[in-house]
Amino acid sequence: LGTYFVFLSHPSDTLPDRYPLAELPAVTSNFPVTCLTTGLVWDVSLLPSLHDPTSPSTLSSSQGPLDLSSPSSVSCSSSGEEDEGRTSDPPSPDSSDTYHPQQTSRPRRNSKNRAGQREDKSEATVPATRPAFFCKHCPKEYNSLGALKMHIRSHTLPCVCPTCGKAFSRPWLLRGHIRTHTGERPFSCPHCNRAFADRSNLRAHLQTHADVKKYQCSTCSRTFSRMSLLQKHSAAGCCPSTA
DNA sequence: CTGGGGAAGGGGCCC
DNA sequence: GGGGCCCCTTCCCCA
Repeated sequence: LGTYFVFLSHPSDTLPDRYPLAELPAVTSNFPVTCLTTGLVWDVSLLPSLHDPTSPSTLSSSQGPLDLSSPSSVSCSSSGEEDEGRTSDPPSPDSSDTYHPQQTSRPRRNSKNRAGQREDKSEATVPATRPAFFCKHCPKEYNSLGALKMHIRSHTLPCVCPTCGKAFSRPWLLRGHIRTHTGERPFSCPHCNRAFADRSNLRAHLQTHADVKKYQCSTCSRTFSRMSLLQKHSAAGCCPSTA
């Protein structure tokens, strides 16, 4: 009960070499769950976004305080809200508002452990290594100045689309956005004629071609291409004990 | 209601 | 330290 079985697809048998991006191995390693031979076991307690609307991942959604959808609000060069971030760089570290070296122990970097990404984002794991850098614009904390600077870019939004004026925190986000204007779709599905502007969207699309999709309901054994679909399914009542 | 696509955000790792 | 890229996740919308 309360457990999702996540089946691993076999990317190598469906994806040609010219689509290394479609390989998906990292996908499976990214889940903070126990890895089994044939799949991964989900527990709802490990899905903060399912039950905890206040989880960091939820808070950091696009529906933040900044109205990015409004072109009038994205003239980042004049974002009076973050004067210290008017350049392409975050505020200088000399700002006492953001620089709080409370502790000197260098936090672990989880070397090459992408699986830890979600954990780090959703849960403060080790109290002994509490983040020491605080964002002056929001309650977020980070364990390194670099991470904090990166985060602050989400407030300063230094990358502005020359076409529509929408602003983004990262250059590659802007590039992806520009594709929505140009129609460029560099990521093609090897199984059909579809092409995508975003690699992650192609990856999600590839699931639709999979015989056994990654996300399976532990109650009815239905599989879904997206965790969000499984969540919907669960919330709809198939798995009352988990909904 | 479900499945899927489009778009975007964010943190981590590598160079 | 910064940029680029990776990957996952989420939200919205539509068929």
